[in-house]
Amino acid sequence: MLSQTAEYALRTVLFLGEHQDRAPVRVGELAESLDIPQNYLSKTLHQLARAGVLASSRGKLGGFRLARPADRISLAEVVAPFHGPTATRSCLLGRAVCSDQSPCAAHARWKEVSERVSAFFGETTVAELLGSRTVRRK
Amino acid sequence: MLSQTAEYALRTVLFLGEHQDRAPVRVGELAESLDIPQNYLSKTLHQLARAGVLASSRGKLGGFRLARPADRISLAEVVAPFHGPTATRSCLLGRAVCSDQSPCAAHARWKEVSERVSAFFGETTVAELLGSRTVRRK
DNA sequence: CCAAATTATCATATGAAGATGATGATATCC
DNA sequence: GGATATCATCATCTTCATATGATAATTTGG
Repeated sequence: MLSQTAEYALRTVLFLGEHQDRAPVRVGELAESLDIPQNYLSKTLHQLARAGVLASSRGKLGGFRLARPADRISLAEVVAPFHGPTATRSCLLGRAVCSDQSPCAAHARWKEVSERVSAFFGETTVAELLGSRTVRRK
Repeated sequence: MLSQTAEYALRTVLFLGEHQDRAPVRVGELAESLDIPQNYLSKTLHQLARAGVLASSRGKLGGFRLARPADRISLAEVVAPFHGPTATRSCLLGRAVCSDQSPCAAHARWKEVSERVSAFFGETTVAELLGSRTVRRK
């Protein structure tokens, strides 16, 4: 469902959300904690920073942190830079034009499901996913 | 959402469903009608035949046809041979174990959406997709 | 200003999906 | 039984996501 890179991005953002109070977290620590290749993660996080999801700082106390509070970052924002054309191709049969006016054979039935998926990514925030874990420490 | 190959498979099966009454359809005709590389489609259809979705015959009047009536072929069956591990990885964050007992941060919310998608492929039949087109010729 | 630690970036490797071209195997028709 | 048309299969090629390794740029602390 998600590309490997998008999954890395999501896991990293959730980790950073859990440590929002701390100083910036180094890529090395993220890579080790989350078991992700360090240099690859470095590039991925750079993309997230350019997308405005993360903020990066260099030098001795440098690292990455969320650019905004976790309740203002949607999963769609985190995943978007690593989907490319996937988000665009909404037609299950790959037709260039597929709309209510000019539907493919699967359009009506697929649209309902497809919109559910989009709504999940678009409306769920990072904070909401952390919530279920935060509740645990009562 | 679907791999290119799975999309080819689905489009071909729908085409064959529209021509169920005819003699077997040649790969060449399928490839041209659906604008799919012929040799590649050939391999893909061979896989569908081994999976029991299509029946193939060789020689002068050979070609491919549905192995069963269209209302007894689910979309999941058509797509399954070309997903490999995709179907297995139900955890959004890629965890090996992710269940109600041992959930990842996204489990509860994602499960609902994920099951919708599975239900769509598992319960929708080829005949149902053809139906909306068949209705048109009243 | 220098050294150390960190992100940023470049160059390249690897593996799998997608695609192409050629050849082998089999069924039909005359 | 031979010619022909078709599926089946083999051998590559290309492209892209993923990954690795090395180097440049920047910030902090002494």
